[in-house]
Amino acid sequence: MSERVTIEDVAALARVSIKTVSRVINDEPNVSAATRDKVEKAIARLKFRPSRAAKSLASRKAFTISLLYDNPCAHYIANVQTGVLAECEKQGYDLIVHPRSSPGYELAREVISLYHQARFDGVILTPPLCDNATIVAALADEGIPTTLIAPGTPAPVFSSVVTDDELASFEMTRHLLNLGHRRIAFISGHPAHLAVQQRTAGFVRAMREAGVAVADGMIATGFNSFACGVEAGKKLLDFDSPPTAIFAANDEMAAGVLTIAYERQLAVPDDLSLVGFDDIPLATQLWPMLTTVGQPIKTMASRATEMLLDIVSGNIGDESPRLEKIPSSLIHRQSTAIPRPS
Amino acid sequence: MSERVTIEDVAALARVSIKTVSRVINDEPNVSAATRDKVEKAIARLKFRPSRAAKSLASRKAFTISLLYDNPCAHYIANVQTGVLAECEKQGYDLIVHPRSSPGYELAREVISLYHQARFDGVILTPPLCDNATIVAALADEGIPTTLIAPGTPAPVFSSVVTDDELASFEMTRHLLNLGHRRIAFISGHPAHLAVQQRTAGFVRAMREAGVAVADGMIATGFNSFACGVEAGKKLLDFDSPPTAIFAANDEMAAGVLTIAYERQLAVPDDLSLVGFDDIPLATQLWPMLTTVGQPIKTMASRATEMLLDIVSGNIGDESPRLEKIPSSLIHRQSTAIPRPS
DNA sequence: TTGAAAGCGCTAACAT
DNA sequence: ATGTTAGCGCTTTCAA
Repeated sequence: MSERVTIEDVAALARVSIKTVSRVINDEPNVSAATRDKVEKAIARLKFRPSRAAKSLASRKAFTISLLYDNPCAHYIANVQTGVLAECEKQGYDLIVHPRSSPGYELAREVISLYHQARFDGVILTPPLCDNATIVAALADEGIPTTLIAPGTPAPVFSSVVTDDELASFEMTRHLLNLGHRRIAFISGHPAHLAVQQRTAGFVRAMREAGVAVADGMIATGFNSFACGVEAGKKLLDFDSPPTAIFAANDEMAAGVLTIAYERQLAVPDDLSLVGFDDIPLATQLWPMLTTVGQPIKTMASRATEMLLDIVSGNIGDESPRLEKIPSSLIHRQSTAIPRPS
Repeated sequence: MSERVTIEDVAALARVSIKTVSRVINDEPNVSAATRDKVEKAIARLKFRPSRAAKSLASRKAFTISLLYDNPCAHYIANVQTGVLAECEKQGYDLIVHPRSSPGYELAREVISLYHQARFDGVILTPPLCDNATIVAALADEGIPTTLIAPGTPAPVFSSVVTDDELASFEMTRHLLNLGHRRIAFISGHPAHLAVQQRTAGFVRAMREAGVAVADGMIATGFNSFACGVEAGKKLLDFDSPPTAIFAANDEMAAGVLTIAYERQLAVPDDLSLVGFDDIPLATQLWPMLTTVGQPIKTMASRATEMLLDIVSGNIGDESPRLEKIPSSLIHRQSTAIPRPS
């Protein structure tokens, strides 16, 4: 509506040069307190807002980063996005989002093209894209600043943020043991999904370290889906001496088990303790609500963003890629209890 | 890495002026076919990409829109975002997202500030923000181009895209009637949520028009949560002649009913048909998967974006705000069947 | 149909 | 501590 207020208007009102105004708005040193004050007053009076386009053009930086994703899991992306935005906001960056709408190769070409249009300064890659060799290689070739969230196998070219699924699984199993459970069953996840495999490892280690034998058949194989949980639940609860606790490698499978418990008139948690992994929304949409492992997705996303902004803003020398591990946490809800006295 | 290729490099190679190159990249008229061809070849050879920042600065447009949201429902936002992005991509616009991180008043101030920094050209407002009078009024006052997705009560100042919940509910009820059900129960949603109220109206109208009386107690009151579905399910199924079909005003409540059906050893859909509304991810994470009403969220978002881009790109005269209705659709899955012969 | 010149509103590099 | 001068890479305006 009104004419745009520019840095010159501010300079004129404050009776200084535009360079001084520039120093003030960018928090640069070498401005006396008195001058800074004068300029700030002028800015406030005129409601001056520096133009992002002009700043970008002059400084050859977009002050924007891109979030690349191709994940069917809405809440996962939503959490990542929230974490990324939190850090962007802190540092005055914008975020543009790029869901993969085309096959891998095309995505890489498009992203590179946008980068060269100076639309963004760096990229955050989420699973499963961060494990896509084509895309990672393309980004590396072009020298595009990039960080990875939760890659299955951290690409050594870029910094990554990951969780320790083995440890979380270990701790959850310990929790079940501490409650007094001994016959604990585990439903493993999809063999192709690396992180999910580590969950089985954590379970096995906790049992071994506690000196509790895993009875025959007490490790069922699932493939992550609700239906697999149903199947595994049936098998497990049909044993002559069924488990008193079931640990599913993800929440969807745990939900499947819960269905079977209802069908068999088994009360959860009194007759059967049940835990999952991931803390998806479903975990609180069930009754009882699931005790599960919460992934620190937002924190991971914020940290990955921080690392990326360190690179693009030149805060950091050309250090070698880092690998940061963020701990997961147990979320205690209503699906676990001490076993019934037998 | 390499030096930036500019419009001047292209002009030099093609032996034309930069203005001619500008005409070509913007599809402007008054360029001979031969010249256009020469320029296009040069662009391809140099892999020239016009700088967004320079274009923005010179044309005083950001070629970016903002999506404002404050919705706890991740899949809802994810769908909206996908729909908005699809249209943005078509028209070469970028999207920056602004979740509400501060109370209403502050959000409005921040957004206005960003607008005046020329960070975006217009705003898309989603529920519940599009029903927030403070924000809507602030945007209108500043003359910021805006469109609304699914407002409860369309603000007359801006164009909106909505669905017809009453009609969808009517059709779902007809579907149940067509299957042969007569004792159909309805679990209503939160009284404060306007759209959800219309779902009850649609149910009532369909029953009346079919000449089927709604038996006493067959409309239960819920408040949208899973737990309410559990409660209502118990009450409904405890009647001497229980319903053969239950229509819950949202999927979460339907899931609650399903739990009770399991507990009572009632087979869904053979003993009881069950339907929900919304088609949230939970609807397919249950067994049987829920027949429900799918909201055309992506379509609505794309349409709202199209309307916004018409305004910001000046394709459209200062027409008065429009209100567009997009139909919902029934999604047939496994939770409905003909009633058992009695 | 084409082009020349003058900005857009900032920052960078160098004075002073 | 502060100012001056050039651009950044486009679009706009006007002229040819």
